[in-house]
Amino acid sequence: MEFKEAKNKFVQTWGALGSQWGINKTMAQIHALLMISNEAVSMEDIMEELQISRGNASMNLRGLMDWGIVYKEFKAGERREFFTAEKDLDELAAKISRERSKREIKPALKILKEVSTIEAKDSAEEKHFVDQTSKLYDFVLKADNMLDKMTEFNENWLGKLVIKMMK
Amino acid sequence: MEFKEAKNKFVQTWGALGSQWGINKTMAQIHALLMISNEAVSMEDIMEELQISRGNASMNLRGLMDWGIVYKEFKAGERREFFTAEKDLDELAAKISRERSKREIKPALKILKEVSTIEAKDSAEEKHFVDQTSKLYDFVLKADNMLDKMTEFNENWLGKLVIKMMK
DNA sequence: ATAAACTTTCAATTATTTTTGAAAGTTTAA
DNA sequence: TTAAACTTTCAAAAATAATTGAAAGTTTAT
Repeated sequence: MEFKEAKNKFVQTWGALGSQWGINKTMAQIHALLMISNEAVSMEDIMEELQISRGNASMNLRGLMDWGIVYKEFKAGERREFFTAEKDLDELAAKISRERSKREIKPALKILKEVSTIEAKDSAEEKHFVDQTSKLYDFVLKADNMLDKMTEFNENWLGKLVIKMMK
Repeated sequence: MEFKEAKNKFVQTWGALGSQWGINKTMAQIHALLMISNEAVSMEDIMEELQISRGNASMNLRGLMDWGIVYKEFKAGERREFFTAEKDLDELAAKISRERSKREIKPALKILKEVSTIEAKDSAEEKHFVDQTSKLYDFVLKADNMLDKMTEFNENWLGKLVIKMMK
């Protein structure tokens, strides 16, 4: 396989993976492109490489910057903007998990708490509902905390040790 | 908040959460409904409760069964089929993570391996590509293994201990 | 073997999401 | 201040995904 083919394959794959995980395809493709690029890339080049419109590129770059995983970069003597991706993978994972927690998990937890604390009358149905949603609340909270701590986990010796043990 | 409202809110919330995580909305709603139901539910009732068509119900139930998180149940003297959800949350999480690994992560890993092992000529660009995709391969592999082991993790004393320490 | 009771399939329709592209906005240089 | 070089916005169009419903398929009872 030659470089160009490999590059394309990678961008496509990362794009598909992204869309399965709640990030849209183009956004993930732009990210892929930036990840494997050894220098900052202009919007023009992104449009060209992925064959997408200016508006599309602009919106998705903005999206990636909102996620905190792509940065603008300015080059001396150049008017236009260049973009780079976060390339440290631990940092990338940490940012993604923080953001998803904030956007998706925290709001869901709030509602789980609400619905799990209704006054359960005496019907078995209602009791089961409260029981199950309470368990779910605890579980999601636990999972969210785990993700939260995963970062530190990757950076300290205990984490490293436990990871080794888990392999 | 009364029961009916809470129930509805839960189903909607779980549905939205599902669609953010790659499972379609109706599928997640059916799952939600079954989760909080203290007895097996017929297709008829699911259609009625969620206001969806027979075909939709049928296809999404099949999907949930493919994921291994919903089961058919037969009642003595009843011709029609009833459905129940996996209610043990650790088991549910384990099944979901196994299935996602199989469907999404493993295929992506395969491609990452392919593209990261091309013959990198001497250009800095190609070197960077190989370097970055190799790192990505290692990272995704590690993450996948962690998910894989998370289950056992939840079931043994060391896991329980570490989880406590992480809180 | 037939019919009733039920489920599955899938082409057509509908809903949702993404993309485009041109107009409006912004920044910089002169 | 003006104009060139660039980016952002957003309504309309296109692409994609989900849903419907009726016909085909199954299973069970008689």
